[in-house]
Amino acid sequence: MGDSHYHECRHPMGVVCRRTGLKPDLLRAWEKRFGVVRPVRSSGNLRLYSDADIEKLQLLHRAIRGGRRIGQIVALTPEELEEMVASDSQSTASVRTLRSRIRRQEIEDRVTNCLAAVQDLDARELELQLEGAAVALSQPQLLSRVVAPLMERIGDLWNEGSLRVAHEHLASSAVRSFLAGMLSNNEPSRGAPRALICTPLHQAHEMGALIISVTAAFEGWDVTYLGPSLPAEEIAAAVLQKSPRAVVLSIGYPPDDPRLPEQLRKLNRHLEGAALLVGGNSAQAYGDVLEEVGAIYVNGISEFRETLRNLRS
Amino acid sequence: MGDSHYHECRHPMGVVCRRTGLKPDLLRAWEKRFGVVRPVRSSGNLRLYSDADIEKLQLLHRAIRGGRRIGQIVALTPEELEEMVASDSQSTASVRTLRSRIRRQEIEDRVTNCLAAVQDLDARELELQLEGAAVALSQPQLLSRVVAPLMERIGDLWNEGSLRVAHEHLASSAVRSFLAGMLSNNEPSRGAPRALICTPLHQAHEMGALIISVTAAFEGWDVTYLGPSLPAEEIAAAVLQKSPRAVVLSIGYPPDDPRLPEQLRKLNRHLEGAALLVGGNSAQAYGDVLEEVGAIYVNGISEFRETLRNLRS
DNA sequence: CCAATCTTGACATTGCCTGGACAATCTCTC
DNA sequence: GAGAGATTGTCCAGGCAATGTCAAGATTGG
Repeated sequence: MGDSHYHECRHPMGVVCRRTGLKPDLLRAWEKRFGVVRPVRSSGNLRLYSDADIEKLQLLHRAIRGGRRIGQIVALTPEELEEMVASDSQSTASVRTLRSRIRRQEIEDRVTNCLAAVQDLDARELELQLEGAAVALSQPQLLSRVVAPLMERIGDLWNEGSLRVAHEHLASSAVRSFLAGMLSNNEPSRGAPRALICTPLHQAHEMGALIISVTAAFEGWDVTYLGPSLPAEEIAAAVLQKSPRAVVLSIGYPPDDPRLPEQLRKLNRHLEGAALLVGGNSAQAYGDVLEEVGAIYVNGISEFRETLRNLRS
Repeated sequence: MGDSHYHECRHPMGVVCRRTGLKPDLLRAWEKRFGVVRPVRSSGNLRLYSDADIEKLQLLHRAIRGGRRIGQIVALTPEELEEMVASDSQSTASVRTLRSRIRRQEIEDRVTNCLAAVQDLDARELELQLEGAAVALSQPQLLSRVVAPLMERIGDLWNEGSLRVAHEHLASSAVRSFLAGMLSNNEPSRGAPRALICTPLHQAHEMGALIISVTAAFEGWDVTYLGPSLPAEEIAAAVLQKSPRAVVLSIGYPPDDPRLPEQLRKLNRHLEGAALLVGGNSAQAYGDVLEEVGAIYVNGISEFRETLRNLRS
């Protein structure tokens, strides 16, 4: 369903904990001791956090993970926090852009700028644009409004011959490392459910799988990303080793691989109780097999997010 | 010089240790014995180090790794330290053999730890290990002693069947994003010579190319990394667009692709004056063609570095 | 009614502090 | 080249404050 309205939506404790990886007790302790955030109260005295609150808490969490002490950083501005987190994670500090309020046009521009960078074969600029977008946009928006459209348009341009392979490679490489960075920035909390994410054999395009990985990580899952084109036996072995609650496959291209059904059946025999989720542009094309093996088909990111939440309990 | 930043953010012990690779006890000992740095104290009497402190400590650490003794160098100015560190890294093998034995063991451990993380399918731990290695080792050593051996051993284990594809993928993914991070942390100076780096068609392994890219970037080149398995026409198009001074190909596997010579010849016709460097495990196998097209064969990282320096002038 | 959340007040853990001891290593002298 | 003495990295005990976690009982929401 279409989330992301422009008014301030307020979130209860549970959501905040899932998205920040912080425990309820800790949130309350911070609030009492330092007044980190001032959530509004509902009629029944429940805390209701704003998006900004959540962002701040995420930042704090990352900073703490980088070795900071909460007492030293509660007073800092978001900009300072941003910079601090950046310099903690990368040993070489580089100043980041300041956050700004965005409108739809700006998002459009981001994608355009990214495309321009790709056409110039300018990986650095592309990365800068992505970083900028990451600060300005919330995580779900970043993925669904910038990264996904960008890769889609690149795919289109490539198909119609306006872009060369070199451009596509460069873009994939940059976006991939960017997403991988987001992935490792998210520390799963203890006891978080595990998800194993990859692309089945002969499915070479890993963008979708990466986007999914970031989404799941953001939902508080402990994600292990296994890469593209993985044979069923390999996935099975990984299942055995990690005992995930869910195995997620991304199927983007091709939509008509005759070998895929066999892979799915094989995998299905070794799921060990894990749920099997399948998504991606071409997933529908394999609808029959999916049903046969009892896989859950997820259509789009928000449905995926929804499904993850259900699976948690 | 070093005018202070707008906000002096102060770092607690933990952060300093992670950024410098020095242990807490040692920091305190240095402070007590020599007054190396004078961290401010927080209200709770915790040490708070400045950015300058950290820089100084990093320098000292590197000088010590170069075989100096702390007592000899505490009094030096930052400039003298810089110079000393630089000259030490040149004349490694000459005098100090004892150090190298200890270091070797330590480096060996790092690789082992990384391997263990890979076997656990623990991307986060792998990344932590790499980060740790990055602060402990100089950049060239990091690449040639840790990253390269790591990937090599993973390749071996994979071939002999001890590792599954999933492990290899996870490792590649983590190492790749780590290297890509190093690459983007290096801002090229204005007027830096350009290098185009990639893997020729049907050469799927990009680790070597990435290592090379980081090396070149570190040598002050403006690197455009184009990704793996690039057709000659694509490289040619990129050459046209970027006018690089050098095109670098990494050839790792396979060593006997009959289609490769044709690719090289084709590429050779569109170099536009750029030098063509070729390296990698299997490059020698194509020696004849390389000679035919006037490519420079580089054997190993240090020779590559050498060649880059010559090309500059 | 169950699950989530609230408040309060302890409790456990962690990180860091001081001071001092110790062992390994280097350096200098004989 | 063998010790004496200085240098240097590491470790421990005892303690404090900051921080994270838990328990108990009350309240709310679906």
